[in-house]
Amino acid sequence: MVTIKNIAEMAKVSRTTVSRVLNNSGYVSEDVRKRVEKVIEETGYIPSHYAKSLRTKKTKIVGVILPTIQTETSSRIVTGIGKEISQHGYEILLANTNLNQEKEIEYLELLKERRVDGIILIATNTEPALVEKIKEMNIPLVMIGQEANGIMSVTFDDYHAARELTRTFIKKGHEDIAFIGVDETDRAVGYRRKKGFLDEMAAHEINVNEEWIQKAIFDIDSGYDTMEKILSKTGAISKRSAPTAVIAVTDRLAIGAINYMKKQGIRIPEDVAIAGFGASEITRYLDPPLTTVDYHNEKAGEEAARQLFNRMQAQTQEGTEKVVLNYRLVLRKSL
Amino acid sequence: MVTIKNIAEMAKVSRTTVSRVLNNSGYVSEDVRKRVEKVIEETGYIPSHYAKSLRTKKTKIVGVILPTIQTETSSRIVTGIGKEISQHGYEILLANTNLNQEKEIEYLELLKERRVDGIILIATNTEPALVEKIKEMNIPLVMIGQEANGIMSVTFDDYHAARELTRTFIKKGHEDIAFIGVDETDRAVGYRRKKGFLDEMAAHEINVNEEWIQKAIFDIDSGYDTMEKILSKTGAISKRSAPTAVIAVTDRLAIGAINYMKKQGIRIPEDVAIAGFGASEITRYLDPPLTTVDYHNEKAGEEAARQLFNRMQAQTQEGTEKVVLNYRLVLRKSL
DNA sequence: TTTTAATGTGGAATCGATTCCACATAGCTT
DNA sequence: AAGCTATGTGGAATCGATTCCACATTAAAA
Repeated sequence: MVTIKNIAEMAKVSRTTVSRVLNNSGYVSEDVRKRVEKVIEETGYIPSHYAKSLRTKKTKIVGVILPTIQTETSSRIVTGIGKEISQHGYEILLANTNLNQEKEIEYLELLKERRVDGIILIATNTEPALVEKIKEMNIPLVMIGQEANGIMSVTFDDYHAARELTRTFIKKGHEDIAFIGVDETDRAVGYRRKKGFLDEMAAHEINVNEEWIQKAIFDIDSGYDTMEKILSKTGAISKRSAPTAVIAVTDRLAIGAINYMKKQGIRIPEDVAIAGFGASEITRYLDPPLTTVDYHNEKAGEEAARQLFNRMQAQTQEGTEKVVLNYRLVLRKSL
Repeated sequence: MVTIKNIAEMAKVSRTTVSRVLNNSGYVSEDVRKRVEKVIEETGYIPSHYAKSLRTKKTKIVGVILPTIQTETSSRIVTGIGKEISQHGYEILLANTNLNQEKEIEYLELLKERRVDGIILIATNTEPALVEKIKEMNIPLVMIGQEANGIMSVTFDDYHAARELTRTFIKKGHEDIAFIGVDETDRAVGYRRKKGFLDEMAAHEINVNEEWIQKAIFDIDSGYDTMEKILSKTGAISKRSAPTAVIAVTDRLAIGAINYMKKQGIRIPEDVAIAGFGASEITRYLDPPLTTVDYHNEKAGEEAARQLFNRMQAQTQEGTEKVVLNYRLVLRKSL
């Protein structure tokens, strides 16, 4: 591999001068510049970025830790991050935990070893061990999707989205609303969306049937199973024996639920209305099209990258910006 | 940031010795090892990977160039690559072209600048300029999804998959089959899948209606529009005025086509049978579930990584392994 | 007891860039 | 003519690791 030294010798100048033409800095006469450029051209020389990093202490790499890339949310966020950082000559080093929570901490260390200039963490939890680790890392880091004390974050307004969505159901006359949630260790998806739902119901003084509030895991089949479970609970509390509406905390859960209901001959939205969260592409094309909440994931990625750059440039590491992105209700025929 | 020099001083040994305990190489007495480890522990020292790279000439990074990460195909492949390479202590540097073909070449240079040990290219085309560039790069590279002379590749057996799928339609009694393809500069998806279809039709001596062979772009709406176009061509050649079956080269195109047909009151599969390619998750849950071709994308990513490692270890850069992965027909109710 | 081998440690060069200085030359001001 | 300033170039240190080699010491073999 040809190095700056080779170029210097071939062009009969010093490495200093080659570096100058490379970086367009300092004084270089037109003659010399031409000569050096010619040699670079001929040899196809490409300077080593990490040798440069060693000197400049900047890798121009942002580490991205994510639970899986196989969801639209993640891939949109990554796209957003990529768009923003590539404008600054940065690249993404990918750290995919494949839903293995312990790996989050492992990858933090690994990214430190790689000396990334900053980290964006698409978070699924806010376990104390993780939060602790982040704080002692001393590398600019922005968390997406979850928030924690003393950590910069870009989050979605899950609480208000859930409230507004619930309100919309209520306005359409629904009172017997079932809820398919997920584990509350996921503060954003599990806890806040549920709290939004419950608070809005309470604000309208509507009793909720506890048996219709179920917990699923993050996949379509689980939505199917959970819907079956809900419909098996004949309404001991409610006057009706079945809900007239269902809110699922993700689109996939909603899709699973719809599938179960269709199989049972339940019509949507005539018999049961339903909505999800996430605005995944397919929701537009379902039959009926699914009402959902769009979180502008790509923007979230961009915004996180912007926040990260702010922090990276800041002399101080103090202060923790937290931005909460707004959402958009996408009302479709399923409601 | 604490360096190996600091550790050496604090532990009152040389950098050489610290390096030895770090890499578990050479002789180090138990006393000294303990002392050094203690200092490392106390300071939280993490060696700089790129300083190491400078010396060892190995970055332990694989660059992945892809057209978009927002398809299941890409994200599955990336997952597969990640699984395989992380076992060897490698990481992924992501280069997302966002469907901008020119950026493929740009990114090749950028990855060279980053001195990645190898590159995996999820390819959409085999333009001469690209192929040329790859060859002059002199970095181990494996292409996924497309193949070209002199370049290592992992491809899907698009041709035979298309033939077998077509055969299945024919066996079910279909002769008037429409085909929704894409541009043939995409050799794999555009050209081979179409050729497989045509050859199988020819093998059964079935005439194809040229007007029912249409070209779309890669999204759901395009599938919708193209289906509309096909159905607007009343059969001047065929004895029927409409096809009894449709093969779409991607699941998304199939979904779009289904949506159009449903809107027209066409029943699937009673009036028109349909199939796609890709086995995207949602196809299982569509109504009716969609017949499709599963290409084991994650395995493809793993295999590409394995091929890449073989090449990276090989002393020679000669020979170009090409592996063709097999496929699996997923027969569902839409056919 | 002398050789030889195994064990243990450090000095210094090296990887490929950047950057601080020192120094040289030329053209302008006073 | 002397002093400045702008321009142009290179030497050498530096970034943080690895690794070759030299050199001790100790233990085992002859």
